[in-house]
Amino acid sequence: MTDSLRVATFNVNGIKARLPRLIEWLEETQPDIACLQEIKTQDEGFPAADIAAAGYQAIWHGQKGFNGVAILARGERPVEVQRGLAGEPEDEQSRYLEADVFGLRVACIYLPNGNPQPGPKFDYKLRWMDRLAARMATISAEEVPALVIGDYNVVPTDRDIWDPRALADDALMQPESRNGYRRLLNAGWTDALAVHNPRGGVWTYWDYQASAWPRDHGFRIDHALLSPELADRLVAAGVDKAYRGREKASDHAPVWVRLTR
DNA sequence: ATGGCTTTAAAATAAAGA
Repeated sequence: MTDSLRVATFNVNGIKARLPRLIEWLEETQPDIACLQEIKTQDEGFPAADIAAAGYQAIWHGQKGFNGVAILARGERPVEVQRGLAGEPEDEQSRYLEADVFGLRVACIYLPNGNPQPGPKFDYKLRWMDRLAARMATISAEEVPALVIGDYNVVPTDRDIWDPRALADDALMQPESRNGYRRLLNAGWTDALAVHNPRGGVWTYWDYQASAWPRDHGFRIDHALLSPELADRLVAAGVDKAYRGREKASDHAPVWVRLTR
């Protein structure tokens, strides 16, 4: 038991293909809580035994082939609060999982990509952001120490990408996407990584294509948002960038925050 | 670049990603 908590998010891009990378990241960085996205497996395919062997208990919300989220905790089982977001009963995509663990409310999110835009996928993204905002307002009203952490699929500002022109037409950069993100900040949530890097220039994703990683052509789309009750406990935030350069890496690097207990 | 990789699903291509 240390005097601080490390909470991290990692879009693994397929938990089966990424299992060795995931396990070594857990063992090397020892987050107290780890939220995963794009596990890309049905519930029965989740490698719970391997994760338990690394010291973590988990809950997960899987789906065949794509999407899928999980919450892992070191030596403690997350207590599930909610899976999925209200407001669209026909939505069967596994993108939201919420739990109580280590005295925190933790929501693990995989916000829709939204490409191509305009189009139905972009419309779904914007509706999903509305539904997320509604849930976050409810959590805020509970006045609990909370964080909503994961892959938001939004580049918040032009300082959060190596070249804004490169993705100008992308769903991640559109004013509607950015407005949806800014609305969460305006409601009182704190972007932990931005607080510790006010000038930007910090990336969490590098495309597999076009030598994006060796050229450091990245952008920031994985975020940790802290409720007012938790923001004062923020000690540090960062990116485990080196993991992007390992063999068979995900195209995302993990993002972490350190909080006082 | 309506796709330069990569993963999944599933048996050859196709969808999805960002």
